Amino acid sequence: MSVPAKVRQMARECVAVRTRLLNRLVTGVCDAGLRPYGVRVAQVNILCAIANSGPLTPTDLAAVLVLEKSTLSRDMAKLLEKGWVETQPGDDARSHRLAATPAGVAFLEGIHPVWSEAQKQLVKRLGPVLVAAMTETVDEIWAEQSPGEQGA
Amino acid sequence: MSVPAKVRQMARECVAVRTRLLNRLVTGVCDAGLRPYGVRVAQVNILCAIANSGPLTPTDLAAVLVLEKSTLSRDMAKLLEKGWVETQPGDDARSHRLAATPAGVAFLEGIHPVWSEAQKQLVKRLGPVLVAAMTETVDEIWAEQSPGEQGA
DNA sequence: CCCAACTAGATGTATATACAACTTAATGAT
DNA sequence: ATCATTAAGTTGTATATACATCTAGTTGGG
Repeated sequence: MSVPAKVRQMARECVAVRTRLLNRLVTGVCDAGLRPYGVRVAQVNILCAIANSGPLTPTDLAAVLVLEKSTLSRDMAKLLEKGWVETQPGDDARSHRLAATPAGVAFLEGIHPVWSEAQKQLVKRLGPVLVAAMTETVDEIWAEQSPGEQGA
Repeated sequence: MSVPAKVRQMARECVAVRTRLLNRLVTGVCDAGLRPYGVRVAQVNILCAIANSGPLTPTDLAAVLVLEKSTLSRDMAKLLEKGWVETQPGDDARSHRLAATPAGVAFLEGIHPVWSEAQKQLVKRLGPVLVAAMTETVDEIWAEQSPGEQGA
């Protein structure tokens, strides 16, 4: 009560604080499940996107994931090092394409049970309404980018 | 089509990739609006939580925001340095309480127009259904923690 | 043909985040 | 009272993230 009404409103209604809190919660649940595999959900998401949408350029992948190309550049270094992704020559000497290797695909298949368990926990924790709404909104974002080029 | 069904499912249904994508989107929109003020949404969220729920201990604040205490420890250093938060002695010699200073509250009031504009953009971008679902889910999380102790 | 403008990726720097380990203080069992 | 255990914060280390800048390659105007 001691704070101004505007500040109270910022606390009560802020979309960002909620989105960011949920992000920490979800990332934490996934990373905990993945810990035995020595990988985090950020990398798994990227690998999964490449496996399903690749081969594609880093720029296109960054657009799909709404990620900075510079961020992706460093994440890719780790996936390349692990042998889960390989680069192919691009149309252009500046560019290249990213593709999941058989080892990368096998890794994803291997963690499917862990992924599945995490999904279950998350739907329970977040509620099906929220999960459905997120799916719809993100699908719209992907549809806007270029119809038919779904990502992760 | 060339990837196994399990890997396709992981791409199509994953809650984490969506949550994390939305987090990047929302954080980016807010940080862009806050750039002239030399602060990011992470710090604003913390300050706002302290202004509304404080004085409270770092441990309690971390619980409200679903944040690691170690993360908070470093974020607090910046808020203390800016003079937006002050520490008060705690019940215990190990602990202390965080409270927003008048300057901190004034800063929050000052950015209200920018916050408000960002909210408008975000509701438009995410859709009212998703925003409502996030609000409901996070309110439930806060209610579970300790009835009456709402946070950010 | 040549150079300006642009594009793709990589690198410099800073913040946000978390886990593990550490320090200091409190508590409890005997 | 003493010491093991627990609790609160901080610090070490690593990843994720973004903006600004840099390098290299491409392209278009003249």
